[in-house]
Amino acid sequence: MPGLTAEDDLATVTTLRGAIMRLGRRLRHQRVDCSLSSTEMSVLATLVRGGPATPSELARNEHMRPPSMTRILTMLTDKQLVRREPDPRDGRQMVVTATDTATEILTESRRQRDAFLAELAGELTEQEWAAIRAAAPALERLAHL
Amino acid sequence: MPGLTAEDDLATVTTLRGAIMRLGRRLRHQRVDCSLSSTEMSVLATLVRGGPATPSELARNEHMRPPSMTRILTMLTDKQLVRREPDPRDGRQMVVTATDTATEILTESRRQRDAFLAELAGELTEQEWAAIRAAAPALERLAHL
DNA sequence: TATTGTTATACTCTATAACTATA
DNA sequence: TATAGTTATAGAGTATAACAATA
Repeated sequence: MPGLTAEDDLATVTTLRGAIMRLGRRLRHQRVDCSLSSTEMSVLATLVRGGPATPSELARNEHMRPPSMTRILTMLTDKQLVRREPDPRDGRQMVVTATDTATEILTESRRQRDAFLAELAGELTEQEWAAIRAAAPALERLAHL
Repeated sequence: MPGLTAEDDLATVTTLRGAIMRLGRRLRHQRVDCSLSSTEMSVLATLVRGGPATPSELARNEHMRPPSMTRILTMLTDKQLVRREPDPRDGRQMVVTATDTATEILTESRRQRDAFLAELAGELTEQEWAAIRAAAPALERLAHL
């Protein structure tokens, strides 16, 4: 679909952008545990989803500088949410791993956001929800392009 | 639609949340003018969309404390993006208004985000885009519930 | 006395520069 | 010498507490 120039399509794009940004902001504010900063949560999510990683990789992923990531990892280590171990293959590197506690917190966080969204969705009509359900796979693919 | 307990619906909610948060994050990073902070942009957007407002109203809207908003407004005033004038009705209050320059910046910012989203959408199939187009009004309503 | 906005001050998060250890 | 990680220090952004002006 390499066009998207029709008046109608452009209007859809604008509507979609507005809805996504507003919903995204509201979901972001649904914090499960306010003792963790937004970046700390994001780092944990990366580790839980993608498995162990080095501090440099995590810094790149968060668009942060290595020293800032060091500080984040120190705090997460103190809270027993990650482990830092030396890489046996390369003595310069460290390997960061999420603990079971971190996984549980992430799961709970997702659950809470789902509950918030489900409560909103409960206010929609059958037809509206059916349209969203039909579009969900396409939205997921759009997000990962 | 006061149910939303079916297995199928819960899966849709999870998919939808993931897609929205990911797309929201990517759209947020599409910055038009890096000389304005995220909060400054948000305040301008509120003023341009909703018209003049008092500092307290803006602080509540951004989930910020009044002193922090004072600082934001001072910087925006210095940059000639807002005007602060005393409320003729209540001598304690101020009325903050966005300037034409601010409106232009916001318009350009939206245009750029729309272009980014349209480029992504161009990679979808006809069927996928049709599904999203059909769901757009429902998503908009969901975002404003 | 309550409310609006501001000033003064402190804390959190991130960046840059400099240092240590390993490749 | 180049790279990974850390330490030291500085700069944004926001919060709390205290204050001035008006209702």
